[in-house]
Amino acid sequence: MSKTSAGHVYIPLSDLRGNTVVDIYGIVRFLKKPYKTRGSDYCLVISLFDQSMSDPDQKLKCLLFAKDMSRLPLAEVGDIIRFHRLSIVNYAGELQGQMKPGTSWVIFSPSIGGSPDAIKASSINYTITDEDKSRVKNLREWAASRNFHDKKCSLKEICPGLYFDLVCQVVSTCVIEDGVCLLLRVWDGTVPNYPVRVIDTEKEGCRVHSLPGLHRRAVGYLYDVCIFDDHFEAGSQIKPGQHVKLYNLHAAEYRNLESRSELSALPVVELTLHQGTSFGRRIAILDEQSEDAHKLRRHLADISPEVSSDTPGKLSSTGSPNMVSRDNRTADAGLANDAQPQGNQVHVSSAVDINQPSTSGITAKRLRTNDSKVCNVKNVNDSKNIDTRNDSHSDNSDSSNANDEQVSKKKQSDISEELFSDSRESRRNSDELQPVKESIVNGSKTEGSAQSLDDTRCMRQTATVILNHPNTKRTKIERILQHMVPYKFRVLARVVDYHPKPKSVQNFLQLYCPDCHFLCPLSCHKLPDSESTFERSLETGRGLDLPVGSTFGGIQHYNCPECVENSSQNSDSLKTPPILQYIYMLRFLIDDGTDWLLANLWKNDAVTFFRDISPTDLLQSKNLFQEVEEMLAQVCPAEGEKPWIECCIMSYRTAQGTQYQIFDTAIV
DNA sequence: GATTAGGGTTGG
Repeated sequence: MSKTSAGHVYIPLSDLRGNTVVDIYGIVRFLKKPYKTRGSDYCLVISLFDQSMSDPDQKLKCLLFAKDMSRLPLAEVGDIIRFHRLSIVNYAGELQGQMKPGTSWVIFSPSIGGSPDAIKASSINYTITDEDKSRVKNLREWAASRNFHDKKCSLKEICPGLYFDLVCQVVSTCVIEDGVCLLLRVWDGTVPNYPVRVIDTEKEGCRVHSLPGLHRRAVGYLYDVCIFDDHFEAGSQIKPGQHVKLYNLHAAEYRNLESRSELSALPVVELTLHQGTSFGRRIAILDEQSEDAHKLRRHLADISPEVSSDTPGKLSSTGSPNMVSRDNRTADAGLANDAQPQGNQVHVSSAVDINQPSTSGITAKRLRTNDSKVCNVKNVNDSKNIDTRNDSHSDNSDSSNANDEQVSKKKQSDISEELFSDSRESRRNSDELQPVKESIVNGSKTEGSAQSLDDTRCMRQTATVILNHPNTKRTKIERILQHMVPYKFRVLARVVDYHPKPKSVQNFLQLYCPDCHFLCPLSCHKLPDSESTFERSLETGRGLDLPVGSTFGGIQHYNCPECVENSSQNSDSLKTPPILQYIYMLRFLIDDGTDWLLANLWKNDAVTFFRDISPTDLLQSKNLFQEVEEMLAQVCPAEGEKPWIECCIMSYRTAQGTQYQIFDTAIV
């Protein structure tokens, strides 16, 4: 029954602050069933979200204690819950909701058109105003309109490190280790961008169960999934031919083989359903009438029509319009029990050759794809040290093409000053950036037949080329900024500015410790913030204020002062401290007319970029330093129109937020 | 009255 407003002000969950007591509404995203603590209470852990949370991973965790379980809000995922007088505290860097004496709660069902009344409440006396009803209605409709928990991904979309849900058909099964590891050989009718580890099922003791007819249909699309531990039992129930959904499958980067012998080689992924059930990890056998099963069946029938089991599949004919490059080095070879069609044409198209070694019974495959989605990366932690914000700012004189770009000097100067501040918000909100964007858009419009950045048919001369990834479509920066992280993209853009300018080798190169990631400019004479560790290490310094390790090739090398200090503290002084590496470390402001981003370029990626001229080359040859200088001027001339560049960009997260890094790109 | 516990991937 509606009552008058009780005067509560409900705070959006993203506006909450620590050490406050608030009234809130939220939708239950997660709930750990209540359990008896070792203290006197029951504990319920619950996570809430609402419309104010744009990031799908955002939530308010609530830790709720009560002497009596019935006093806890025993909701279900999806339910709407209202708290009055919930305490918000900081815990481990996050906000946490806690019940205190006086806290009350009310639970509503999530069903649209359902009763506006509560289904549970902490007290018999509660008030639901018209405003509350309207709020519940809005939340119900909002939640129904968005599929929050869907992490569904097809195989063509996977990238190393991704956790995703896979809807697929099981073609074969094989127990690898009883009770521990089960192999499911599956297909979803798509082909990954990455080579996928293949499990050897030819070895003794492997009994593969398969449907030969289905297997023939799926050849070229088959991928191996390993199901471990907790999920072995559920996996064992699966019969070949069944449609399943694997929740929280991990496209783990497979590291035990040297698949990246070249900079441009792609990482191999292995598809693994790890032990445990966190993040909803599980296997579900799909109801054949379910929407997921219907959709999958339709797609599989499109790409590889069902045929009677003794008729070779249509896919054996090459040149089919739907033909995908096939590679039956893959699962086929391993399926001793399956009759293999002979003569299915196998080839790897212009895709990347990953130089796969076949070791430990493992091969990897790489198939063609037309998909624009590329990949993400996992091991880019090194990059956390890319931060040139302490460096001197770029010089306005480098932006003297202001007139050409219809940008005033002042505006260019603002950009330069902000170039190494990562404050995207401040820049995005800056009206002064607009003319720059506009000028670039105009620039592209005046470029002969180039009507659009997406017009890949246009023969556009770029100042850089990318190495590899021929089948990857370009992504606009606007989209990159909105995309999940980490990920990799191919971009066509212009370099608006970069830093540092190669005024001297000293200001251009950095010293980097591969062990502890200590980093300092070559020109530095003091460590930042007068670190005492460094001050003490100066005693042995010569030339630069860093301890000299050795001199070879006519180049001074320095031991890492951080590691020297740490080893002396840990009485580990017998260990030779690592030698600092000379590295490039640059940052580019690139803009493609849709938006801009700051892209880091360093270490091997930078050597590739500068056509294999290494940092130490610059120390030894003035000509090579000049060559690098000229290359940069080519990519971002101080005067005149900036050329287009094409580059690979990977995004990754650091404590400072999302960063971007250039890789597999070289100046022409 | 304080305490309890503080969600949670990455081996294969």
